[in-house]
Amino acid sequence: MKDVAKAAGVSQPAVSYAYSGSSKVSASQREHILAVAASLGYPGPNVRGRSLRSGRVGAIGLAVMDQLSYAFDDPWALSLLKGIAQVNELSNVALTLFPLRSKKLEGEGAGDENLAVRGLVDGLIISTLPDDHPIVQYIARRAIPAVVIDSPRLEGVHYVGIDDRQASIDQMEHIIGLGHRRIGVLVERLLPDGKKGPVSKARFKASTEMIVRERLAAYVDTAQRHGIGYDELVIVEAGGFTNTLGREAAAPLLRNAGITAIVASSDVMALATLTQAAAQGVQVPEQLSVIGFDDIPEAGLRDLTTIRQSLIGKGEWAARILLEELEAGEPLTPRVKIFDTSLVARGSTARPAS
Amino acid sequence: MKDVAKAAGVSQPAVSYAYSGSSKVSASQREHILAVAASLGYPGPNVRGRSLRSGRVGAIGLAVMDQLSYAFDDPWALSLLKGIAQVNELSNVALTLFPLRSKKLEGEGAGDENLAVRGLVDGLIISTLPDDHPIVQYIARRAIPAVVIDSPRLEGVHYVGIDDRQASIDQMEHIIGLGHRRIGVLVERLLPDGKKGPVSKARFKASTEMIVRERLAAYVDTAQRHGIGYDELVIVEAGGFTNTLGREAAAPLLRNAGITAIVASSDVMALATLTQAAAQGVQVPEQLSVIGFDDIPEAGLRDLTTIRQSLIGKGEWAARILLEELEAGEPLTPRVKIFDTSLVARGSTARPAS
DNA sequence: TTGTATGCGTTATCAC
DNA sequence: GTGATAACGCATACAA
Repeated sequence: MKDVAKAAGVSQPAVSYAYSGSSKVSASQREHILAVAASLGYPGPNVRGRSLRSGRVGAIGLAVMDQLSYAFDDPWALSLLKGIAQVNELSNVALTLFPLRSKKLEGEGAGDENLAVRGLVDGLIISTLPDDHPIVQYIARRAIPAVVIDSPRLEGVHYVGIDDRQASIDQMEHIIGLGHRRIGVLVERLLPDGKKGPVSKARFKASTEMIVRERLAAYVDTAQRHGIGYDELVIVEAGGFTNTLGREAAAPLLRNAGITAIVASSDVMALATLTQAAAQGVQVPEQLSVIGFDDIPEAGLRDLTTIRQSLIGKGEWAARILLEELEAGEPLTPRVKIFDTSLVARGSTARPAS
Repeated sequence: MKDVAKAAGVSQPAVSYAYSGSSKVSASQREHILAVAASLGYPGPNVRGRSLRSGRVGAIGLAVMDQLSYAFDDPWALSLLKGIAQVNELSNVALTLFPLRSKKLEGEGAGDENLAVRGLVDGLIISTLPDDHPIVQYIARRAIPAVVIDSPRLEGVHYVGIDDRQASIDQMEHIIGLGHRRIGVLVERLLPDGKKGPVSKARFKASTEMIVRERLAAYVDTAQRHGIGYDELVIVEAGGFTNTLGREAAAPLLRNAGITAIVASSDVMALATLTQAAAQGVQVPEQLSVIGFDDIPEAGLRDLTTIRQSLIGKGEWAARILLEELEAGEPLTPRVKIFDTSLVARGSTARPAS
């Protein structure tokens, strides 16, 4: 910038003013300066220098759980991303993705979750945050503009979500209402420790994944209310969010001849169950009803009964609020948005056989 | 950092050394300093300050053509992204996405394409770059580590691609080999001006989109070699990369009763043609053969004959090279990688009826 | 091993 | 409308 100033015969701050469009420089001067800059091949104010002084980098961050590639594999995360991108592209900020590990790595005090907090981005969108994640403290302390999606409520942070409890009750009521009594429950994961298989009451209580825990709690309570005890439900944890883990977890449920319906805490799990059912020769819905959660695009194609929620809408809302706060330049009063959900009855659920 | 230093009873550089793991500070001191920092809630060195001094931000950029949301809508772009993310998550750098507008916005000398060049990221991956895009000069001048995918070759910049010319010849040979003579050609866009419809020879020559131009050139040459002139081909430009534009462009081709085959420059276009054919009651492959390009996941599901290329592989390679160069801290000698392609014959192509 | 001084490229506050 | 000057948070060369 100094070189540009020298070449244009003005002071260095004058060049800065020219770029920021300040009224402190005349229109003709501004044009002259910009022309000189262009001829010198100066690309414009350096983001690093600018951000150090101004406090803004020009990027918002999206914290992706565990692995970056999940965001592109999981239709759920992808829809969120689409929503965010739609809003984001209207503004002039970039979108920075980085992983947020659920387990803290030993000895890594300066780990990746801090990148965001340490100034990599101006604001932050986080979804499915575990209960006690350390990033929470940093956000609060640094007052980083942030919005959380489908996570525990955080004091003073914008929040987008749905009524997971009620939606899950709807799910279970639908299945019980059809007459099912022997019900399998397939959840993604209750703790980020990779464990899978049957879920003990203790593990259920110890769960740190708020969304899954809420849904499971609703399943259990609703079943209870209909006279089906915890031990009568067959609850299995997949240990993760992928199709493969879903199929593995579904397999034993499908071998359990007594079970006439499976309630899954996500469409990915439910669709994995459908795939596995086909592989094991179990007829849906004749022998087995399956219900999912989310209504991802593939659910419609495979005729899955599920709970619809607007994933794109959540992403949009989150990005909109975040950009609004950045635009304002000062903290907004925390907003809360709870999106509606609805049951979409399709062909994967029916009355039990006998 | 100064506060931490004061609280720990050391100098500010000592804290810096503690974080960088320099041997200039004793292990016990280091531990002490880090403990004090933690108790103070200091999250670690600020990225902005650090990057200004060290020249590294800890993020690589992906320039997305036109709109950010394209990257998540287009299966082609998504596969690329998956490949990049797979590699990226192994490293400790974030992935920053930003749009690269194909038309320069008037009066916006400090536009978004410069963000990357102005220090937002340490390195850059760009795909399907138009011929004369201004970012090229900036990259060259600033010597920003970059790798381009499916773009014009750039002097001194890493390159990943395929042999578009040969792959497109294979495509057209397959169709002509089946006996088709009246062939429709459906391309995405030749210039970023939003124009659509029949493609004049002049427009073909003026095309700035290297990939599409190469493919079209191969189609025309191959047809010529088999005695089919430019004017006998019915060439239509969709004006963009979306399914909707593809269907609109396919419609007139489908109404042209003489045409027995459509060669599309991407699977998105080819699949849009299949959808539109179904809508217009045209039977594939009985009345019409359709061939695509890319072999995106959906192509297999819809039995589309196409050219297979490893989209994920390209993304992986690009990210790997970029990270390697950043790791090295100095320019690598430019690498070039040309991935193989192969024809995948499925059910959407067959001999013409009569 | 530790502390001191300097500069990275900007922007904002002044006094002119 | 302009030109000095300080400060942003840090990393390194150098002196102690």
